Amino acid sequence: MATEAPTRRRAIEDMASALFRERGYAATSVRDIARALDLQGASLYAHVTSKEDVLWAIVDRAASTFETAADRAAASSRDGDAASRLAALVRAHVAVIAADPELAGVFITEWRHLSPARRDAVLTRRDAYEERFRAIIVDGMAAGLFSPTDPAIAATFVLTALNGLAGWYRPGGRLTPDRIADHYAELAVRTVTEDHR
Amino acid sequence: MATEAPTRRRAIEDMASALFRERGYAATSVRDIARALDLQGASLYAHVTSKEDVLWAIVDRAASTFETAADRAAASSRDGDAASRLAALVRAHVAVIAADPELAGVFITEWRHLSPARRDAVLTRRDAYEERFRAIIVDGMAAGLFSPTDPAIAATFVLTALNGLAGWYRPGGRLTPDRIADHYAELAVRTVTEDHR
DNA sequence: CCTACCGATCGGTAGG
DNA sequence: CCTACCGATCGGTAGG
Repeated sequence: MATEAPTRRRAIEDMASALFRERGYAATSVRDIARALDLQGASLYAHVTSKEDVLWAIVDRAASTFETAADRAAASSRDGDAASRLAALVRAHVAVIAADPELAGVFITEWRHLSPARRDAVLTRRDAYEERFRAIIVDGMAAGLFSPTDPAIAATFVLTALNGLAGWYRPGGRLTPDRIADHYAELAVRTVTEDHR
Repeated sequence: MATEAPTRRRAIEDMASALFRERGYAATSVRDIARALDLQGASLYAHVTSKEDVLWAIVDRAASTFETAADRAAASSRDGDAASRLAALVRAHVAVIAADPELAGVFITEWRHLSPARRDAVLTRRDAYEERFRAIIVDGMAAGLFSPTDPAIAATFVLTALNGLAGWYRPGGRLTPDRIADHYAELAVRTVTEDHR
């Protein structure tokens, strides 16, 4: 029972995630969030210091979730070849989106509404994250496993395709998260491997 | 000289495209658009009937541009195999984005701010557009040229990767539109072709 | 295309 | 967590 504050705060973030993803940050008012939680608009400010603060909390947590999942995928696939390491990274990314599409979706599309300093911080983290993809692609090319490609272009191509999942994934859809991960991992690996027919 | 009205209207749409893409539709005010054109906020209404009307004009024109480009690509690659038809479609899509990233970017990300009726109309057209990709993939699979894949998943994967270009393309960047089209066409075709090593 | 103006809503604060 | 309230800004209209 001593943990009412963090729970309340989290409920606000979760509701905000859902609304930000559905309508966008700028089109969602503080009163929209409050109303969805049966609160008065001004009452939200007992728990948060500003609207942007809520967005930042969501984006920061989402970024950490992606990073942690990628760390685990990298550790558990460390001894595999580049193809299996790329597949593990893709699977981790898909799993994070499927586990909380609202959180991931806001991170992917709404970070531009942050203040310049925070936006820069997010861009730096996003670039470091994309670098994981580039590094595996470079490794795979060096090992002769992947065909020669512009690694930056290939990494961006794959990562934007993965992020697109946050735009269309709905729980209970035709495919389970695991099946989607199967498909996406295969498509991503093929993207960097030559057609040898 | 008799063509002042359409030119003026178009200048408003172009400025709105740039601002909507940079900050998003909801975060851009009618006065922002007017100010960028050295007009008073209310003066815009001599040329447009509402803010949403401007968004609709942009989205509708962008959709038509993509459709026309895809029609031409389909016509000129009609006699090729599925791989060359997919490559032609990808090249057309990339060219439309590179020719006007603001227009394409607003179409891709801001259509959800349209009224429900217009949003539905856009969704229908987007689905028909994506169906072009699915149809080629199905054809290629039937011909044994493409490896067995879920066509809907593969089409979405490729199309979201292509649309991601609108998020990062900047004129005068490291690669010309043509080189980007080369890379994207190859990556897209690989995505649906098996690795036979 | 401008001035003047409208009601509504915005994010946020004061004070309990 | 509420009531009451703040100045600023929103999309849009009237009337020239």
